[in-house]
Formats: sequence, C-alpha cells, structure tokens
Amino acid sequence: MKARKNSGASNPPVVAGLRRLRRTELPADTVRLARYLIGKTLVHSTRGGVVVSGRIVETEAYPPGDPSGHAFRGKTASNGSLFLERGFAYVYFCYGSSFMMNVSSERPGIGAGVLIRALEPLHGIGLMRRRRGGAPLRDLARGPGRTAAAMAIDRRYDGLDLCGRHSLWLAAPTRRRGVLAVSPRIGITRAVDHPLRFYERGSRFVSRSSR
DNA sequence: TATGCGATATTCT
DNA sequence: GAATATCGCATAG
Repeated sequence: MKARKNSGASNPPVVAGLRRLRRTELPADTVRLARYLIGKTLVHSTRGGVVVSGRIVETEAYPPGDPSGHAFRGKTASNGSLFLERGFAYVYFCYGSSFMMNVSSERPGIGAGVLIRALEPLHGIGLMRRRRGGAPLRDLARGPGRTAAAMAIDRRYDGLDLCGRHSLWLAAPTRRRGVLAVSPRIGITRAVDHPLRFYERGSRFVSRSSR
C-alpha cells in the first residue's frame, strides 16, 4: 500500500510534483534559453529510485558563431551534440578533472548551447554530498564541474534528450525565480566581455560574484 | 574572502 | 605539443 502523505522517512520527496519541460517550451534562441533556464530544475533519477535534483541558478550562453564556443571550428566527433535541436545534453571533459554539461540550443545543424554552471540542491542532498566527498551544502554544485559531479553526469549522457523520458531531464520550477542578473562569462579567453552569464541575484549557490 | 598554483586527460594542431 | 567553458588546497590578510 502507498502512503497518501509524505510521512515516510524513506520516501523520496515530492518528485511527482516535478513536471517535465517539453521541447516546445524551450526558447530556440541561445541567449533566451540561458535566461529561461534560470530557476528551472535539473533532475536525475537513479535506478535505485533515489532522485537528485537542483534549481538552476547560473548559466552561460555560447551562441552561434561565438569564438569561445566549442562549436566555433565546426562539427567534430566530440562536439556533435551542440548541433542537435534544442534540449539535448552536450557533455565534455575539461582540465583533466571535470565534466560539464550544456543544453543544446538553436535549430538542428547549428552549433550552440547553454552551460549549466550551478545548482541549488533540492532533492537527494545526501547522495550529492557523498558524490562530492562530503562538501558543504553551498559547494555541492557551485560551479560546472561540481554540478556534473553532484548529479553524476558524465560522457554517457552526451547526446541525451533532456526533454525525453530518460533518467536525466529538465523540469518546471519549484518556486518563483528571483531577480535575474547578468555578467561576463568565466574561464574563457575570447569574447571575454560579452554579457552572456546569467544568474539569480543573491543566490549563495552561484559560483562567483561578478567583478 | 581573495588570490595563486598545480594536477589532470581529451582534443585539435 | 599546446590549450583548456575547473577544482581543491595553500597561504595571506
């Protein structure tokens, strides 16, 4: 029998309340998608039934033709997911230690995406903390590499449809979004002044304050 | 809190 | 061989 209320300590927290985003809800435009994703939820349900999720509080746009974008030099064996239609995962490995996830944007055949840079942990915080070596709550997903680690996202998820019925998906917000703030992007060497980083103002889970 | 630095592997030159 | 959309630790203030 099923508990009608969420009183059981071992029950996963109100995951049924999370509604999958449909692709038609995602703006096709890269910058608009980057803004749209702030406040949305990223969900990863494991086979064991544990659900890990977080509010997206920081993104960066890498629009078509951006010299700092991975698609800038054209399609290769590793960046193909950026050229899919919007809503697919592009996962790559960087600096010898970190995976990072983008959400593909624009139309099929156009290489662009939105980097997910930070989450505010919502569900499965115990599992996230284990995956992150016992880091404090604030640091569990503060930064793109930490986000991928906390969500157990690796190369296997490259090319996955985040709007499909898979274990990793995008969901509607759990509460209203705060004020959106804008700054230059982090860690790049070209087009460094473009205001293409978006974050929720005041969030303690954002990777860095703008300068 | 801010800054500096080394580790690390994949990709493209 | 070089570059890289980073992290964690160290140190100083």
